[in-house]
Amino acid sequence: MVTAPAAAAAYKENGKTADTKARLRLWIRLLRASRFIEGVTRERFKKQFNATLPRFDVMAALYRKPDGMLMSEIARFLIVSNGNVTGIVDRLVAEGFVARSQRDGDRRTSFITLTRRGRAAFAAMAAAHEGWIDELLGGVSARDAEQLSAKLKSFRSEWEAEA
Amino acid sequence: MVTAPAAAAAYKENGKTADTKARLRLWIRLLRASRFIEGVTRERFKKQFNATLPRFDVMAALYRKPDGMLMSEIARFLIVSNGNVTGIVDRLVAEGFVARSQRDGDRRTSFITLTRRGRAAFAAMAAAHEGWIDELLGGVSARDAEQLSAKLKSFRSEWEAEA
DNA sequence: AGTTGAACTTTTAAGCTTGAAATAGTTTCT
DNA sequence: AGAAACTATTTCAAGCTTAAAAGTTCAACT
Repeated sequence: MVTAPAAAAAYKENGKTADTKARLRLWIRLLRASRFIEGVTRERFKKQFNATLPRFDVMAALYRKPDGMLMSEIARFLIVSNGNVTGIVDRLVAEGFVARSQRDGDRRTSFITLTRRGRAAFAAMAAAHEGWIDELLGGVSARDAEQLSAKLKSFRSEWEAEA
Repeated sequence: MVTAPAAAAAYKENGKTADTKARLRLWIRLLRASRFIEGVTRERFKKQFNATLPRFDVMAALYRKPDGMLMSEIARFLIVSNGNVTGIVDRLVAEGFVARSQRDGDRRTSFITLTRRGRAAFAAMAAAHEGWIDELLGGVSARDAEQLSAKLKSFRSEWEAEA
């Protein structure tokens, strides 16, 4: 009888280890897939639009919000630091794709909006981007894609809630 | 009858669009999940080991190959550029975790190996890292993890073959 | 031996990224 | 009103990242 707890512990220990390994493997594959796709899209953005992924991401965030976004809203949405967004927006402003303006009578904040030119540039890039992803993920059926999406979403929302 | 091809085209067109959207959504979720996990692990590596993700990645690559690796082998394995690896290895050498040495009488190449100290440091980091991933992906069952891994793997190998 | 081309690595310039410190503006409390 | 606390953004230093150019070494051919 003395061995029972030990056996149970060993079983649990093994179970935990096996699960842990499966999750670790999943993480490694997830990361490699992301890096691969990011690499391909970065290269194509550069070659075809002389653009970068981060700039595209910021424009995508702004495209959804015609009224504009705060710097900090962009940062939170993209899961990046505030300081990071400053530099990217600086360059987008220099290219004439976005504009900074004040609102709400609060002089701390700056409202960022896509310019007309920015909106047009984004539309072209987004169409190309969608095609690249469709091509890269072509081997994934729509059904699988939806299942995977759902799992990833639930994983994230669990964490969002706690964090 | 004239409408048949048009209807088919429209159907196909719609089908393609729906699939495309599903894949795009998958990609966005994939990216967000990766970024989130990367963010958490980067922060913990910094705080608990004063280390970075890229340095950990290089050490992980070397850990599997006690005989050492070429700079270009490391770069290929990690899906990063050669020049990138140069800087990371420089810093790892400065910290005493890896060593450069010549081999094969080929003075162009440099064999990188983990030092005894590097091996010990990596073992500690890897154990912690495994725990973090297990914690972060705790909501994913082992069964789901294996299914997802398998899908991601097959997606990658399709592309590897072509590229 | 000399040249040519390929292989391996490093350097460089530009940009992305973070966390922390600095700035500036707003709100709350006394 | 004045001080303290909080909010929003920018600046800074360090490090990561890429593509392209430059440097070094080797192999093969003449």
